[in-house]
Amino acid sequence: MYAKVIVDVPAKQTNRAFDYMVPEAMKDWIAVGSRVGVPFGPRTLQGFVVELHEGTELDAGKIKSVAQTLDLTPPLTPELVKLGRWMSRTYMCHEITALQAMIPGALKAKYERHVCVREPEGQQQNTMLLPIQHEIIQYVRSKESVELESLLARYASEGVLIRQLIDEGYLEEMQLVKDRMTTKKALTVFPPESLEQLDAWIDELSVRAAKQKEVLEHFKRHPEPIKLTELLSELNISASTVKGLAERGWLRIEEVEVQRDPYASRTFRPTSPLPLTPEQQQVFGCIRESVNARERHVFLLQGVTGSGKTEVYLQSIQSCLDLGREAIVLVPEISLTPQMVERFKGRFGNRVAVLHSRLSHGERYDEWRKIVRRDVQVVIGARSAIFAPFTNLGLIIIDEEHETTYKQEESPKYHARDVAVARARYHGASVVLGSATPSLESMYRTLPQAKQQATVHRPAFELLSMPSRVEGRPLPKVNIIDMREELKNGNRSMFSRALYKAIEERLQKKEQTVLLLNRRGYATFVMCRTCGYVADCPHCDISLTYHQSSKAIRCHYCGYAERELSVCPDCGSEHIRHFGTGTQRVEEELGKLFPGIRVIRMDVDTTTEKGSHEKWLTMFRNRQADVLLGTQMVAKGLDFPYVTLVGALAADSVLNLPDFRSAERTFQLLTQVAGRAGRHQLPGEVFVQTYTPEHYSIVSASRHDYTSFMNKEMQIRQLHNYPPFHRLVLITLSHEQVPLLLRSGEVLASRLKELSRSLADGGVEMEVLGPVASPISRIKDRYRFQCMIKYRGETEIAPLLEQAAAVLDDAVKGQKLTLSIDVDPFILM
DNA sequence: AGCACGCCGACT
DNA sequence: GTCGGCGTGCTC
Repeated sequence: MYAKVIVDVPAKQTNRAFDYMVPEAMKDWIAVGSRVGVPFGPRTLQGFVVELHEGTELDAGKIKSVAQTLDLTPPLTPELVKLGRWMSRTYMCHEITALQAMIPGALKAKYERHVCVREPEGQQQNTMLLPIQHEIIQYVRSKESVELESLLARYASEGVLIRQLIDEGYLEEMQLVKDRMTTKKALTVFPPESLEQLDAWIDELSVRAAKQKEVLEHFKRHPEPIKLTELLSELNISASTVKGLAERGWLRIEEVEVQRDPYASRTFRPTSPLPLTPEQQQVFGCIRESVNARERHVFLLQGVTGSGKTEVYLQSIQSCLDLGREAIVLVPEISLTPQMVERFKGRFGNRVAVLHSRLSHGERYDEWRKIVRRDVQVVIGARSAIFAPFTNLGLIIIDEEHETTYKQEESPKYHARDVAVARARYHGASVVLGSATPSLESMYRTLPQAKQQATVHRPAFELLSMPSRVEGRPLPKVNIIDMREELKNGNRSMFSRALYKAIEERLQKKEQTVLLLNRRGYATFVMCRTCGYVADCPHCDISLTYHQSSKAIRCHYCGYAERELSVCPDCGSEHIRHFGTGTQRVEEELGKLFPGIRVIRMDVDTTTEKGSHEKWLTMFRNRQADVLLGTQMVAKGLDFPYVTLVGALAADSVLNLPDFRSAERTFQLLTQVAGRAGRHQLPGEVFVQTYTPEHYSIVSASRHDYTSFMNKEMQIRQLHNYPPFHRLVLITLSHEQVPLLLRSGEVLASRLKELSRSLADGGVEMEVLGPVASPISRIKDRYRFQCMIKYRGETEIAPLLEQAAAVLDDAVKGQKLTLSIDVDPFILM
């Protein structure tokens, strides 16, 4: 048997399968999706089996054998292997990169070099060796095999001599592929088969063996296996006590794989399905029918904030599980809060695995193992949970589908929404995209014009809507405050008079306030107020950001760091300070305006620590603070009963970003944050402070009017050939030298333009823009230029990109140019 | 990505 | 005449 293997070398030339012979003994352990160690050139690499065949076209002399199998069960399914191929074509990435993205980081290969002693045929050459070399050989022989690293560490100064031993054949070098992380094992104590014997043994023990008796008594009360450490602490005994019993053969101590269950210590109150409103019922009915009939619908569920989308998700998942099928739920990382997890755990108990980035490598791996071992049928997680290795998917839900976090910014630059649709197609599963403010891309696909252009790869979406809040609660009233008027009236503070009064009122009534300060970006930069000096990264065209925890300023592109500045390096002034989120300033001002006010500030400075996010939100929920002040992160999915006031302090800060999606983002952010108010018994009120009160994104958000916003925004996008009417591909070139980059950029663009002209003859509309310097024109000492391709949305993208890629390879060949392709980019830098 | 093979300048 | 520069090409 022969295996086609994709090896762990993300390079153009190795971006294809290599054939290996499968040794007879491994046949039963290798399947499509298996991870294997294979010899590749001079070394051993990790790879994935993507095909199995009886024969091969390759010369027998050329073929090598698989060296290792790395898992008992393949980490990937044949479907995921196929998906990897699809991703590599769709997003122009190496196939190995796509496959690696599907498994937890714990399984990333670790390459270890081992040495063992090779017994020489004759002893005569040994006389040539130094005493230390004999010692080394003895050491290795005593250990059978030693990791090269540790050997080199042990004999730190004899590196050359060790090398010589290997070169002359005294020691043999082997390469092994290992997991970065293995399953966690714990010593576990097992009671005897028959518990009746316990009494007899207790009598048999000497009176002095009180502790041992206690152990046996414990198993009389709790006859289930228990972790040794737990037993020890529970009975306050030492390990030797238990070992003594094990030596008599009365108890067994074994290593057992334990799950690092991050939620093990918590109990979840089971919840039962809530009665649905007619609106919810209708939507639920559609989804259930589709799952039942394997109709592969993609539903776009537009439900206003507080319309009860989550309950619809829960019941849809339940009916999917009832059919014996599995479900994936994606939520933005930031809203994967304990409350959210609680809701799913409460409903589905231990049938749910939770995957998010706050888990340690090991915890994440164990959650993922639950899926592989079929212990769970539901996965809730952030973007990468879309790759959960289920084999019988019935339903994929993407909550807050408009969120940009679903787009991965590193290679593979996939969008979880597209991957969801591709996986659902394979499984005959349904997809539900939920949002109060659907992305224009998704909404477009529900429109009649897009439906006509739909293909199997880009199906039309079906719109479901839930326009009212549960229990008929009204949406909060939104007041737009024109900050230009405030200024004219001499109010130079960051609080308008109306907002000031509203906060004052909330303090009196003991209700809570959420304040949003969505400053441009989220970084704090460092500037001298005397001369205007800004601390920049010496390697990147970007300002350094201040990190309160480490008292350092660093570049978040290359990691360059220097100590916090106390004087300006340019002019020597001491008036140097950290600008940026400005939340600190708002906090200070709140303290001045409302003495005694309790403020929780959530921004990069206060939430970097693990679990801090959770801590602040719990405090706020327990009404230990009057105001929750933060950046975007306070806008998402939070649900607090006593919040009756929401203020957006600088509504247009996102609007002014040079990005065609800035109006959409502004609308979404304002709508989301407004939705935080008055979700329970108390009615809510929202204040939006802005310098552009007439802008349609702000006006529409204030009226909770998605439709008029969308209509206006669609017009603008169509006018400028932007998504969703056209699709974009961003190509970024980088090189250390500008002149060469400029020349290559020109060549690239002209070749692309040629291509677009030839495609135009075939009726494909494609426009090439650039080359221009990237907005961030240098990263890690490499300059960056970019080209943008715009093409009609209905054009099938993969073959077109393949042609473009061929052109690019040609144009770029031989130079140390790096080329990055981003399909459907979100960040245009 | 590594690593070997291979073809042209400054040294014994 | 050789040592070594890193350009080109291969890895089943």
